[in-house]
Amino acid sequence: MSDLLQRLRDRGWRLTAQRRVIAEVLDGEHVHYTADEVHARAVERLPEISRASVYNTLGELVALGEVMEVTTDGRAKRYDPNAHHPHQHLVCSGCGTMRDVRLTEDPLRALPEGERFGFTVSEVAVTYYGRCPECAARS
Amino acid sequence: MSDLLQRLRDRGWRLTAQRRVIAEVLDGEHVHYTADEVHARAVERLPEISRASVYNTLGELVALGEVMEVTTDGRAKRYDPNAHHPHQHLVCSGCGTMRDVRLTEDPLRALPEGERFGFTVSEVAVTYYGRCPECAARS
DNA sequence: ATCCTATATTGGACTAAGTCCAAGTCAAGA
DNA sequence: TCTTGACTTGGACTTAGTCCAATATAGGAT
Repeated sequence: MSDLLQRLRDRGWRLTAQRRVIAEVLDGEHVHYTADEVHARAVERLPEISRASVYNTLGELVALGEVMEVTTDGRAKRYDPNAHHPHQHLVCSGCGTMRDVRLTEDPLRALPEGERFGFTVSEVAVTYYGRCPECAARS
Repeated sequence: MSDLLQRLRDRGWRLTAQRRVIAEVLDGEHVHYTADEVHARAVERLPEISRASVYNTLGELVALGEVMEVTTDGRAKRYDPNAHHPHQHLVCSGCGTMRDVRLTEDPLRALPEGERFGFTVSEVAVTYYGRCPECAARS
């Protein structure tokens, strides 16, 4: 985590209180927050931090490849700090909660040569949808 | 196309001018329009049609499984009328071309019980990324 | 053919997510 | 400690979409 801050400083980032707090919020989470959720958690540590700064900083982290931006269903984007390890996502269609999952098979194998149309396929994103225990209980 | 209208009538749909025009717009072209694009084209044939009706009708068509809702990078949703059988997408990371592909395995099987975290998983979206022949040749 | 009513449509107000900007603040190099 | 350009801020603005009460109408009943 301070690895992250170090990498950013090495790239010429000015290290402000706001940026440090946002990096702390993102650190080590296996559930992915929306920008507003990041803001809500950042406010607990730095009450005057603005939404604009959260958007700015998240955008910069994405541009630097430190954080992955994930969009589902036209809901709010979510920010995945685990950008350096390939993984898939599980999303609750009730509340939008998102978490990382690992698969037993390489999904690239499910796309046969005859369905590749000459593409050189290099990546695959898999997103599972369902209801989380809380939303399943509520309905 | 009149197949579509017939299927809808069989399911108890009341066939209004608005719904007919929206179905015609979706049937016409092979691109995937946003709701606003559908509305713009519908207005050419039925000037007084409202945005609300377009949203309502598209939502109903999606719920009935006649149209597939596709989200791209957090922008407006797009509506894919060619959703007769569930399919996946292959996207060129160079030019953005998107085409439909079919898989040999059910990707739901690749998610083990221990990675479901109590969710009742019902659906999965798979998107492959690569370079199409044209972009591969160009780079 | 006309009536009836559940269903569909409408405009406009409202919400959610995010962008943009001018003015003020501050990290860190000199 | 000074300076300055990068950073932050609140608020106005935009885009995409939802919600609602009032109104209109498709299509079965008579």
